[in-house]
Amino acid sequence: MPISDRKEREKEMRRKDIIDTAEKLIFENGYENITMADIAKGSELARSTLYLYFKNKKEIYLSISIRGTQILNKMFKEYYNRGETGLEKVKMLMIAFYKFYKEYPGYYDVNWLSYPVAFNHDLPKMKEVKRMRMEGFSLFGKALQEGIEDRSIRSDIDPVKTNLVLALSIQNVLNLPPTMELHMKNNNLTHKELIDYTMDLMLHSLE
Amino acid sequence: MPISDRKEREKEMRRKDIIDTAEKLIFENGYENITMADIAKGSELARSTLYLYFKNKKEIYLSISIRGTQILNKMFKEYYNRGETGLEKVKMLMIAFYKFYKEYPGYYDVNWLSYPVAFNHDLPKMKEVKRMRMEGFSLFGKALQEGIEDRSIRSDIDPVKTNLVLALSIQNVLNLPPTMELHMKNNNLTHKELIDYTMDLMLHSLE
Amino acid sequence: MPISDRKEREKEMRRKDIIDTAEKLIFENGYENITMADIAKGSELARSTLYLYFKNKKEIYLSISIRGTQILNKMFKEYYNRGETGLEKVKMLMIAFYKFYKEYPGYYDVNWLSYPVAFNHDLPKMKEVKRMRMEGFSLFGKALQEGIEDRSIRSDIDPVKTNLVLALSIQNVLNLPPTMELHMKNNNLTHKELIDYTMDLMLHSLE
Amino acid sequence: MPISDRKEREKEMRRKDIIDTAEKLIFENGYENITMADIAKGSELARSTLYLYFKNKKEIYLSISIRGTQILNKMFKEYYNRGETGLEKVKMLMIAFYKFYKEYPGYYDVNWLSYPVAFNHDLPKMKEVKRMRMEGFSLFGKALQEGIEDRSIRSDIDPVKTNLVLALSIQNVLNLPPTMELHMKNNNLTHKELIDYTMDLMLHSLE
DNA sequence: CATGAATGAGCTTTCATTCAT
DNA sequence: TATGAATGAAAGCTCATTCAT
Repeated sequence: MPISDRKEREKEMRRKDIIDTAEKLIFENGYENITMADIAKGSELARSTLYLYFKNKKEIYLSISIRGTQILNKMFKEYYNRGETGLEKVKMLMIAFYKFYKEYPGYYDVNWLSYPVAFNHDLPKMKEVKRMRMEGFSLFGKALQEGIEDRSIRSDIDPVKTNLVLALSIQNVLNLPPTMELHMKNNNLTHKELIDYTMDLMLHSLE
Repeated sequence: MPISDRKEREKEMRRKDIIDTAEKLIFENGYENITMADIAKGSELARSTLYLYFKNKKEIYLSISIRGTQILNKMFKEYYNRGETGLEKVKMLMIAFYKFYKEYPGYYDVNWLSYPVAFNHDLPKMKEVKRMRMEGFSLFGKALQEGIEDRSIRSDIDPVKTNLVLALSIQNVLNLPPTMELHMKNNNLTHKELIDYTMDLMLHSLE
Repeated sequence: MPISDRKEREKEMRRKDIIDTAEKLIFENGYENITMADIAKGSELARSTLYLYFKNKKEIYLSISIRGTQILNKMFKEYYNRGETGLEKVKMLMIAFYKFYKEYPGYYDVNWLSYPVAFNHDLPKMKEVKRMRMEGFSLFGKALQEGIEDRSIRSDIDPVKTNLVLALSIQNVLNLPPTMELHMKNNNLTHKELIDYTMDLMLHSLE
Repeated sequence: MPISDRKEREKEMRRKDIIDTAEKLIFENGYENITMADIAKGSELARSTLYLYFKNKKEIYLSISIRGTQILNKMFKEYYNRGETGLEKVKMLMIAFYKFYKEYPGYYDVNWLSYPVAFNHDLPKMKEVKRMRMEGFSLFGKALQEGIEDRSIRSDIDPVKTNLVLALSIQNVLNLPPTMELHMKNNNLTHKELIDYTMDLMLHSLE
């Protein structure tokens, strides 16, 4: 193994350290409320050193977003394989999303907010993020297709549209706008109930 | 009419001027990309004068958000009354939302983004915004209730949950995350098609 | 007197304060060895405030240089008028320069070093500095002309060339390069002796 | 020949390479406008490697200055020997200086500016530079002495003072401050004319 | 010896917000 | 009320120099 590989690995590890630190701080305080100085301090580096690894603060943020998306995509794949029929696969994908939301709430928020933060700033990483997310969500479409073929799902649905509607629904029922959250609470409804209800609704409409 | 009233009116007008300016700028460039200096310049006031009318930049933003919500709520009410049966009212509410999205895209975005911008900053206005939005969205619940009573809607649905799911679905299909938008384009699907599909899906599930 | 005048005056005074501080610090420590933070601290202002008054550090430096040049030019004019004949005027100008060097050594150095510091940075102020210095030195030419006319100076000299040679000589004998200084000391010669010698030489060559 | 000698030679060659590169860059862009990174790149070394050969940036600069001084001194010696009488030797020395200025303008500037750059930084090299320059300039004194003895030069001049004045004059007429240059141009005078005039003036005053 | 990585000092700029009048 | 001036926090960047391997 040539030296350059070790160097490369070390560099990668340092990047990882920085993201680790930034992640922790952002999960706790939010992107707007932490500074590059905080990240530098947390990762025991000089402020200027951060700029050797990342173009700017937004790029650090996007790196966290990429991580989250990678985790989510991995869970999608894993759960996808757990389902036998197409319909089951759809259900599993929903469950995977829910698990991601519960187990990695920080990443969930970052994914959600990365658009306002990093959008319109032509960072190459933004493209990467979009591509990865699409890759993950397209599993819904694949499952629908399989479901139609194995007859676990109605054949008269449009897989493309349904893919979008499914993904949207689950994404949005997880990430409730505060108004909705308030409405929910006012009616003594738990978030879990609402999520289950939505999943059921979706699944029923496919059978 | 006491002087203080005139003063109050004048103050209100000045506030309006400022919001008008900020609105224009924000619709064109986005909240993050305009500065208090821009707003000041546009409204021909000094930067510091803005603070006589608004606590801070976020409050200006929220004021725009309130405007948008008022417009939306007005449209909701109007369309609500156009429907005869409960089901029709639900449909009309959806259409109202769509019209708002088409006719006031600026307000739509502001409403959508006001949470990340102004959340967690205990501005009294934030509460006001939440209350107003809930008021608007609760019309869905009212329509559902009526629909159950007049038998245009299945009686076995949970009006509270369904209210939430309906509102969420329509809200989110309008405001597609960029990933979804990309997915849509990749599959030669127009936004309008997706919106119609979602509306149909929702309405069918109620009959 | 309109308000804007008072404002203008106050602004000018603040500029003056900053230059005062910077001047003191630079005279004591040299341009390279002081920071904008030092100047800010010394003038009891925030670092960012300095940039409201000056484009950058170099511009502050040039402002000091302008001051020095103004003082020098004033002394030139004053001493010029003390001489009766053209020859005396030339002598007085030399003495003025020497006095400036003795009484304002800080300014003398700044004037001298302002070229390497601020040159090639197209600050409008640099042009101003050059113009002012030329104005001052051209008094030598005027005195020579007068001297030729009143016969205190040989008529066969070229006033333009001589102007330059005179100004150069006096300027450079004051601001000895370290090598020369060393040479001087090695030969038990004082700076004053060398200066007087040069002045005499110049004056004799004019008679 | 021991190994350490070869090592030493190689090290010396590497030093030479670095100075070559730095010289080229500095002649083109000026000391302030080039970076250690530029020099490193030009000499195909790492930035940090430069510090194995030179204490710091100033030392590189001084090394160039030494080179220039060596060339100048060599020219001084050569031209000194071309003159028969003392007066001729003085003239030749002036011509040597002028030739140096014309043929090695880069070195000329470096010599001139090396004081503000490297002064007050107790680099041993600075001493060396001073010593070498004094050595060169003292030839003027030697020539004057000879001239007095061979009667080509007036016997009533002070050789020490005159040495200084001569060296200063010629040095400064070559390296005109920008103000003087401007003054010259405004009066349609060429630099060459001014130089010749100064040389004549000096030589006449010695006869 | 050579290097890549890191450092730290400092300049510059932006901007929301506050202060003094 | 209105304002110009000032502030302070932070990002971003440059660069000479040092460190660890």
